[in-house]
Amino acid sequence: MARDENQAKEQAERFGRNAVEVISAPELEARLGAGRPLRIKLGMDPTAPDLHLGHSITLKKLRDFQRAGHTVVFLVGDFTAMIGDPTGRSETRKPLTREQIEANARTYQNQVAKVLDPALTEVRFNSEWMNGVDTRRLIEIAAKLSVARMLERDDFERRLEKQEPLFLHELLYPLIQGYDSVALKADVELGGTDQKFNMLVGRELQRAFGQQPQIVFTMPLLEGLDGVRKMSKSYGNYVGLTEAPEEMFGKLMSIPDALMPRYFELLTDVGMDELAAIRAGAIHPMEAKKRLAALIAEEYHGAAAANRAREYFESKFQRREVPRDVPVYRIAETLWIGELMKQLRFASSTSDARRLLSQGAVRVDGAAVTDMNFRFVPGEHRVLEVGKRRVARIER
RNA sequence: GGAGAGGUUCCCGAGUGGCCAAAGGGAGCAGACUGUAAAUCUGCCGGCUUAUGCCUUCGGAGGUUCGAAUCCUCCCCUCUCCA
Repeated sequence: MARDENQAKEQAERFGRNAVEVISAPELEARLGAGRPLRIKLGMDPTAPDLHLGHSITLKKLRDFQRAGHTVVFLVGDFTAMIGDPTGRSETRKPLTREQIEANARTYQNQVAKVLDPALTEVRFNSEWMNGVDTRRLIEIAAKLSVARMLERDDFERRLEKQEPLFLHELLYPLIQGYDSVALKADVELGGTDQKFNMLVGRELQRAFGQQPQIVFTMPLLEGLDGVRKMSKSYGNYVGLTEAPEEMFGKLMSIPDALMPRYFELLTDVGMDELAAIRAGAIHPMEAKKRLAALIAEEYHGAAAANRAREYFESKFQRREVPRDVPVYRIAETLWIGELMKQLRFASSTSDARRLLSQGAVRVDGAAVTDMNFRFVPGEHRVLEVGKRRVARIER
């Protein structure tokens, strides 16, 4: 018995690594000690279809549980998506259509499969039970939580304080997320630190409905590529899980040095020694960063691809060569360069294209083009570059 | 139901009849520098190919005016206080 207890404690400690908080560790130990597979919940709204490295921290934690024989439940909040987690400045979100939700859910599953074993992952939608919740039932659920308690949530408090709008249905969001835990009989729920309140509501509701309250893992929110705001698609400071290795590598090379230790710690499995060396600056920052970029590219694309990405980077950006291996775009006829830039999405509008042109950001076959009227002749001209990142080979 | 405040370009936020495509900051983009780092400097930052030009924008719809983000009317929305 004593040995089992120690084992559970050891396990609990291992699971708790990288988590900001485990509420609570003793409960986790006790639950692990029971010896049955636990139900581990992760919920996501199917709103933004791209998962990124920030999500990977939580997904990897889930994978740890999965490998230890526990059941991972990936919950798609298709019902909750109608509300939209009030967290951000996200005003009234347009309700998604059924098709969009399904499409997003599918892409989620593909992306999640990069980390989790799909065969061992239970995918659920909360509309499953929420569609059946009538007003009477909703009132029963709502009766379990006081208004004062609800308003303790940072975000709500802040908005009240700042005299910003707060709508009644937004208060329902934590309630429903919490009820999901009841419906799923979750033993553990993982989420970012911004999810702490919602997950704690899950505990309270489970208790109120006679279940053992779930153990809550708050996971760190990863800073985005800018090193300031959290990684998020809407800030454009993210690396998507399905991005090409070259993209991943390049984006990671652009992070501020100060962010490196954090990325190493949360996104890779490098040992304490190496981490310490990086922190101490014993390795040249650029080399350290290349290692970081390679490790991450390798995780999602394999060693060979990671190598290619590294070579690409060194060739393109360090030796400033025009790379061989770039996307090819075909045009049939001579085209005004602004139009070409628009077609390639290198410029968002004609005005944007003109701006880039006038700022000397556009190069054809390595030579800057500032002529507004430049016409791109396929066959004669070959490579179009805009800024540092955008390159394409143009063929007829 | 009553009284007051407010809704401006991606965000914050100035602007109360023309000098406003709209100050300033942030974000973003580009150039210089560099290690595609940081910091710094410079330019851009609604749209329309070529523009001392045109079009669209300041919650919505009308109106006044030579001219409106700015004035008037009605409407919608948010916040505060009272009930």
